[in-house]
Amino acid sequence: MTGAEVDFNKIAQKWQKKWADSGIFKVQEELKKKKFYCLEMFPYPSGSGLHMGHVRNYAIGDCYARYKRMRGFNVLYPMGYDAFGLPAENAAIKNKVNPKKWTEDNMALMKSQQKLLGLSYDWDRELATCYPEYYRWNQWIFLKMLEKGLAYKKKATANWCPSCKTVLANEQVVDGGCWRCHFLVEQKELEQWFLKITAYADQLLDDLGKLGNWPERVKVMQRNWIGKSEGVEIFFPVDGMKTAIPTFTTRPDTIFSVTFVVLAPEHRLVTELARGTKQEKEVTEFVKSAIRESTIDRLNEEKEKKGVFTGRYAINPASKEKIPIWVANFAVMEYGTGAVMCDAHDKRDFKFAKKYGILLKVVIRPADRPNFSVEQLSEAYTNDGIMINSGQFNGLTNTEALPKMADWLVKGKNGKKVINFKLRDWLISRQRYWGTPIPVVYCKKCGIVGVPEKELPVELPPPEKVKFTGEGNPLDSCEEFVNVKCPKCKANARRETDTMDTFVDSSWYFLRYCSNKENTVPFDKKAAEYWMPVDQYIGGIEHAVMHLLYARFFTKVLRDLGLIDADEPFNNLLCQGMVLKDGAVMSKSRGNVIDPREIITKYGPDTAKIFILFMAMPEKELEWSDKGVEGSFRLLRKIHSIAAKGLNYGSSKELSSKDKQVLSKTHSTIKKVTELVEEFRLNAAIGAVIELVNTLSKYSDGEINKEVYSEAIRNLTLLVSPFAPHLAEELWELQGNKGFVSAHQWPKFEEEKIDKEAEAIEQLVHDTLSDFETVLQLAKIEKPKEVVLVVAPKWKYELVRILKEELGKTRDQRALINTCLAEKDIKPHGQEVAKIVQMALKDPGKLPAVLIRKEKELEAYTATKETIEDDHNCKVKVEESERSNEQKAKQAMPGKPAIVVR
RNA sequence: GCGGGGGUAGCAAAGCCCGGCUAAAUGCGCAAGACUUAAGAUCUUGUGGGUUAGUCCCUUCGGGGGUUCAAAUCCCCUCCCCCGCACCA
Repeated sequence: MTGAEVDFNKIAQKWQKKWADSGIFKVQEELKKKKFYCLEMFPYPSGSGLHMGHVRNYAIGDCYARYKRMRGFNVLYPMGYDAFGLPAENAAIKNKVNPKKWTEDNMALMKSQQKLLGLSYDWDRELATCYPEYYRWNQWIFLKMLEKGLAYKKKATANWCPSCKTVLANEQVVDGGCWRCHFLVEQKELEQWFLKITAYADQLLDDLGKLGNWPERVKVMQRNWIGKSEGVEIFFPVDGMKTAIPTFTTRPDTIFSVTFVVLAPEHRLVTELARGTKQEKEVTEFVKSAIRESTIDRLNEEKEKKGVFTGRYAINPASKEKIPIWVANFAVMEYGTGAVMCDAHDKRDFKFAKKYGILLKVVIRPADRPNFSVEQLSEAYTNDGIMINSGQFNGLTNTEALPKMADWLVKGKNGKKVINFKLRDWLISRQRYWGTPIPVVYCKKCGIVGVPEKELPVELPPPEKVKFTGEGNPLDSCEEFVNVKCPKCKANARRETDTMDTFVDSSWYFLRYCSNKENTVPFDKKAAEYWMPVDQYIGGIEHAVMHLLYARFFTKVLRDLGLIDADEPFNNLLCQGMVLKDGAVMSKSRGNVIDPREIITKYGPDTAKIFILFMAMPEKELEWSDKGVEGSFRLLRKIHSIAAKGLNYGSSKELSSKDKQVLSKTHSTIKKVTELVEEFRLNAAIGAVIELVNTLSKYSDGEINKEVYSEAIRNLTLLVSPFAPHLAEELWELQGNKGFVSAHQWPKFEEEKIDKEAEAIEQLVHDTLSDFETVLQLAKIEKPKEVVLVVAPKWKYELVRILKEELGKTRDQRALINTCLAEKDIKPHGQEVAKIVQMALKDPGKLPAVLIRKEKELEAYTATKETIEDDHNCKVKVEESERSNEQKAKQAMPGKPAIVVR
């Protein structure tokens, strides 16, 4: 490279300062302007600062926010910190540091790195969830929910992580382990606070359909998590007892097949049923071991299905048969009623029955097998079919029978229709210090009393006053926090010492950004109405269920409280892919971590962003490549050199075809990049920019038209701006522009300057039309034996077809043309053909004969002997002799394509 | 098992929705050339196979079949990979 090296970091610093000083990324609600809310999932300020995943997240968000800004949107693009959480507290215990200080240091570190990247955030809207200004509104919302009965306390078996020493929500148990530390989760009977997310189960499910552009898999995951299934609860009276066992089924059509009932080991009826039977001891033993194993075995792939007979029988309400009641480990208490009706049309039931020699009975047969019985089966028949052995329902298909049988069961008071969800209420109590205190007080007289609104926030006591022993709930150790007066009766009372799950913090932070200084309500309604919903949310797939489901839930609750209008918080969601190195996720233990700081220091922030955006589609995994980073760096240097060269370069004169081509490329690139960015195909967008850069690079080596070149680089600068904003600003300034390119309007492509190629094709088609007419005339006069088109083989076929239609009215001629077709093995190709056909259909009298686009190809075709040149300069040859070989025909002749008529 | 997403040149990655400008963007790698004392950097060209002075031909988008004048692109079957959920009754 000639000239001095460009110092990209210096450029970056210069513009970051200018941006900050001018405040161009600050926004206010402007009703006249169309808003765009671009949001990235806010980070947890961990000790190690930003990792590549963050950088990718922000690179995507920043690029899109900048693009939208240039498109004239009023863009809200904020950043904040999810600052409560365990690592701070663990660090506090381990290193005797103040969790607040620890968190603040990390936030400062993170922020400095974000600043280094030159992200276009409105930093005035920054927030951190660990400050009372923020978490008091967690408490406020909690109290509202308490009032509405959406927050409640109950004793329940909860997931307990022995490592984190706290309970976990169901969503936070991943593969039987804690979502943070992967420690095996235990079950503990505890009194805990819950949020009634189940009250919104239906809405959360239905409204998935209302969402804009969300990845399908995220919607599916949520759908599965909510797990709605409609079915019937069928009651099985216990023989000889006054009780009945309710079972849940989605397949009431199999009721006549039910030959046994299975209870979960935890089912409350188990002991009662077994009492006094011969099997009592065996049952007790089994239940004990099953419960002990259940937690551990949850991880086992193929757990053996085990069970014991309780010694009791139930009555099948349909067949009135006496059927045995079993206890088995495959029935889970958490789902349905904890009791399962079992039959021959379920794989698992079938296997279990075979193992223990329980009678089976089929009620559905395949349509083509009239003599169907259990004896023929080695595994369950689970397909649809025709009902048998089912009384009045025999002969129907099972799909027809299902609703009828459900109604019949309900009518006979043997069952009721129910809708079952897998979704459980959200357990938010955490036995930890570094979180939002749950704002309630326990009074001996008044019971659970919410802290009055005016006393909010319930502030965390400073850590010096709390003992971090690693055992028990830390806040319990702080007497002055715990001992309070009852807000109602003023008697001595105790404060709740559990804190809230940090997912509460992140369930509404996007609303707080709308008015982060507000101190009378969680957020200003007007502001929220203006900005919400988030137009584009960007973050990792790991939050597919937890955060994204909770945030949706909160939004609906806040809506019902009349605080906002939006039903859904995030209209469009993009889940960016992971950043990999050597095929694996970057992690300290693998030792394959690349620190973003290294890259930024070495190449500058623009290179880091361009690389990360260019290497893969945003939602796909990105394999880190040092060479690729070099490539991105080279690109920026190249852009700098060609754009810097453009100043007062070249001369003004009439446009040559080369100039026109460059102009066309410029505008088609604007068009392409715009479309690609709109669709988030940022990698392809950069590819298109590179194409233009390559074109301009070549162009700049030759004769240059000043206007064309400056128009090109001006647009290039604008196009590059969302991807490499610092460089773009620098170039913009070099080109003598006032103001920021970041604030400039996105370029508009000028259609008339594009598609010169296509225009040329149009012209050719036009010209050829008349040529072909001549050929047709000629062909009629000469009555040729064969018509041979010497054209690019790509297009022969279609032309032959047209000729066939026009000339081949008689059998002979058609035969001739067919021969030609077969022998030449013609393969038509190209959109032009389509155009020709369309024209031919529109105006059959004007059939174009030949279409050749490339000049080279035009030269290739020649007529040999008596060349007839018509008015339109079309070479047409009439040949009596043997078919000339193609070589002959291909002798040099510049000009129009030739048509040989024999 | 259920559900979701994939399989494109040495590698990565576009193209597929909306079939034809596609032997397939772009980057990396590789090769040749220019510049240089040299290296690096930079630039140019090439990079499925075979051929020509210019060119043209053949074969390719996991495998098989179909639709069409025309398929990486649409339809059907099949193989393989990844990811979620999973004793869900």
